[in-house]
Amino acid sequence: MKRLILIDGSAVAFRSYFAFIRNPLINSRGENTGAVFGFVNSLNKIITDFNPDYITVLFDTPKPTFRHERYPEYKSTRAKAPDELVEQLPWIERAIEAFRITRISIEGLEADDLIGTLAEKAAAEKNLEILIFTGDKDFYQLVKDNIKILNPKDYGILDAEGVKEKFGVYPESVIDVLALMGDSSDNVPGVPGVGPKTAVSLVEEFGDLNRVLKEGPSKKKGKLAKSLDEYKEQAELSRELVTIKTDCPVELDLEKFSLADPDIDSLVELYRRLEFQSLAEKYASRRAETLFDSSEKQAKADYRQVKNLKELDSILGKAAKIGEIAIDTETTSLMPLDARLVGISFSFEQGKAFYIPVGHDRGKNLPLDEVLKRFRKLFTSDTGIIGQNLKYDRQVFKNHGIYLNNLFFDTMIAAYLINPGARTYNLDSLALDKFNYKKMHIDELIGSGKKQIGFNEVDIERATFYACEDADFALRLKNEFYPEIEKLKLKDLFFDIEMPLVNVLGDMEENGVKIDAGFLKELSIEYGRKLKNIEKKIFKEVGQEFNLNSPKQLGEILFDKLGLKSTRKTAKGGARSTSVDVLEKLAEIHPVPRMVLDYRQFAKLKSTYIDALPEMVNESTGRVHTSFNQTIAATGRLSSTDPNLQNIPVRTEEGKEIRKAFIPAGKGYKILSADYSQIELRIMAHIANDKTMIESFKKDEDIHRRTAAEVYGVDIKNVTEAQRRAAKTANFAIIYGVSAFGLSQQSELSVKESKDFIDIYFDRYPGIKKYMDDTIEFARKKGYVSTMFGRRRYLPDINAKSVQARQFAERIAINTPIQGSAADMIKIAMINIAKDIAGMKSMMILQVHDELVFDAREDEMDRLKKIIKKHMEGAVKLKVPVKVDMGIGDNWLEAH
DNA sequence: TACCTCACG
DNA sequence: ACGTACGTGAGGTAG
Repeated sequence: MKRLILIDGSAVAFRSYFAFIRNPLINSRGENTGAVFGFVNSLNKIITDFNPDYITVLFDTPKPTFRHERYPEYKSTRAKAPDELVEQLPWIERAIEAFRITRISIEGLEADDLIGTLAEKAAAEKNLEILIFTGDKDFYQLVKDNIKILNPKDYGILDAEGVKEKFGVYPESVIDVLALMGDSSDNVPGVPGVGPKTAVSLVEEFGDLNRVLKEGPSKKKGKLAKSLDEYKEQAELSRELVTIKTDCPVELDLEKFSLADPDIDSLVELYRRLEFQSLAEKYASRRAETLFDSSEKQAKADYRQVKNLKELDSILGKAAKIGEIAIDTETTSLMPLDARLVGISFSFEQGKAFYIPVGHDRGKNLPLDEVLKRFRKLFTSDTGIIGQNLKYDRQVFKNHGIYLNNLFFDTMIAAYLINPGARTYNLDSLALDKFNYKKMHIDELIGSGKKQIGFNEVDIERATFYACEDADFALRLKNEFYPEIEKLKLKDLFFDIEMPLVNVLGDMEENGVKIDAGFLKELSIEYGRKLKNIEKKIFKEVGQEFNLNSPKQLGEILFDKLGLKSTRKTAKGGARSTSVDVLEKLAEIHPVPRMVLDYRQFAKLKSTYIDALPEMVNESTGRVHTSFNQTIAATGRLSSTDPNLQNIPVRTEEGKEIRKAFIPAGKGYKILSADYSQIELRIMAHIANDKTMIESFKKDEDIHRRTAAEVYGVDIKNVTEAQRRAAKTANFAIIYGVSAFGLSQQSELSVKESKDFIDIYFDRYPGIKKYMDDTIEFARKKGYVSTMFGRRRYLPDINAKSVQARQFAERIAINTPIQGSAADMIKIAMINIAKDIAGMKSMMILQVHDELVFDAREDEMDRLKKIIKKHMEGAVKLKVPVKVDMGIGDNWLEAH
């Protein structure tokens, strides 16, 4: 017995859309995708669970049908399909096409009638079972021996007995029952006062509709009898409307309906476009051979272990001739400072890669010294090195005394520049994304969690495949990304800024920073005591103990027990917020919130910094080595992790104490801090080309004071402190993409005052206003914004329907060129400084967005200061002067 | 793991 | 009517 499945496509689309109405599925471009997602999932389930031999999808068309002609009110009560659904229909069409499923719709005919016709025609065939995928009870009328309903709700199959059980009558009586009861969703009138129960009992009693209408009025009593008499014609009309046609001009072409293998490429392309990652992954191949097209010579990937030094010499000789080589290192640790080589893989021809085991516990390793000797030669030649996250491999080789100076192409950074908004840039995701290739996962080799083993414990053979894949795909990705980098005009940014920066950041991480652990220990005791005291006071005041670190419990105490009024909900969970601004307000009327604020401050400082930092000191260097991440921030900024040294406290007296723990390397050293003054405002003045702001910077005025003078219309000498404060906040607000509400929240101004302030601000700085309008306009047209150095950021929501989403995108559009250009600028400075201090003992150790921190030798101080000033101020020529402040001290606090 | 809160520029 | 400043990372609780 073969099986044909007929799908009511319009109904499935509707169902899928409404399934996501509460939690819409929206991709990064702001597109609603729930209906498509639901639709393809339904198709997948139908195909895998019900294994049809033939399948087709039928759709309604918007044109009126014979039912409308017969009865103009037909379906007139139905709301028109929401735009969000209509927009998805073309995608659903494409999905069906990719599934290689025939899709049928005929103007003037409903999907119901097409299905009815095909079902009846198919029912005449021998050995064919027909399943109709629909939730519409109208179709029950079609059910017979070999026609059944497949219910989308539970994927149950309904036969004639099932119809009887569910609907009360057998299929042959379904039309009569429907005619009597009507259908409110299609606006089929039926007989007033007759619902499903009465309709079924009438048909059971009299046999069919004709007899119900003929005998009902006399045999039944009261209202019902009257209704049956009065609405006889309406019932007969309803019968016509609910009867599914089985004689439409549509051909049953089983050959066309034969289930085919889906067009995987199109399907995956569609899934990727709509961002259905899990669906896309299902089809990802595991086999490298699928990547070769027929023109390539080899049949499959050639991943080989290098067996001896002679072989290595000959292979590396080839690499040297080609001039570019992709490499990857396998090591004993993810921490670069502790990592020792276990193996090296490399590739200089797509699909071909080699692995050199040097530190495996079992099997035949090549002698490390001899291998390194050969790589030292290669790496100090001008052979360009390609790899994924080269900062790491560079460090590993450095641990073995080899310096990788010609870092040519980091695939992770390239991917980041091409789209800085992506979630991750790990090699596995990139391979999946670009080649639809599922790499071997590291867990398959070393396990995960408690059972994890070191890479040195892995069998060489399995390690070979894994490591070669990495090198191979680094090379493939480079070939993929290089033209894209060129096309997007990112070459200079990539080759002149980001790639050279890898070396600088690598050195900074290796340098690390010295921490005075003893000092922090004392501070921990002191702050711990303070915490205990505050805690005791709070518990006494409240009359009970609770966990002060739990916002939930704190909320209950403040708002329920103490009866304070909740003013704001939290962002996601909708709980009552207990954040600083809420507690600040409450502190005006109750003593406890102030104590909580104090507690919070000390608790944060203690747990995040005072107690955590000493734990991060590396045993062998005695210093703290952060990671500077180059591919995280969408604006181009760096980020710092493990530990984050870019958010060390400085704004409060209690917090500042912590900076005293950041100390120079030793005797003869000082901490030197150099930071850009108002760099973002200067860049904004430059980009916006605003005359007034540029003039002010040229005169070296206090820019906030100047802003206050302009807005309040007073002489700069007469600006009050309050006026300056307001102006300062406003200047930041502008950089962030101003809103009157936002400014009022942040400042002492009311919303109205904020609005006025902003209006006058734009009036006084017309260039700034124009910059904002132009930038948003540019983003709307192009879909992205860029920095002074061409770094791009895409803004999928810039034309979104949702006001909230769109306005957010607009603020990003305004902020990113400013924040991003500042990031570009300090990166340039870092590269140039690093070059000039290369031979010196002083070290660059930290970057905090607009500040560079150095471990500075006192005997190099003058020279160092000159180098820093020259390169920071001279990194980029702006229409305003660039100003750098420098300070020196025995710790980071003093250096400010 | 998600959420809340808060540290920095 | 609605939610509201840009960019990050980390520690704590609670499920």
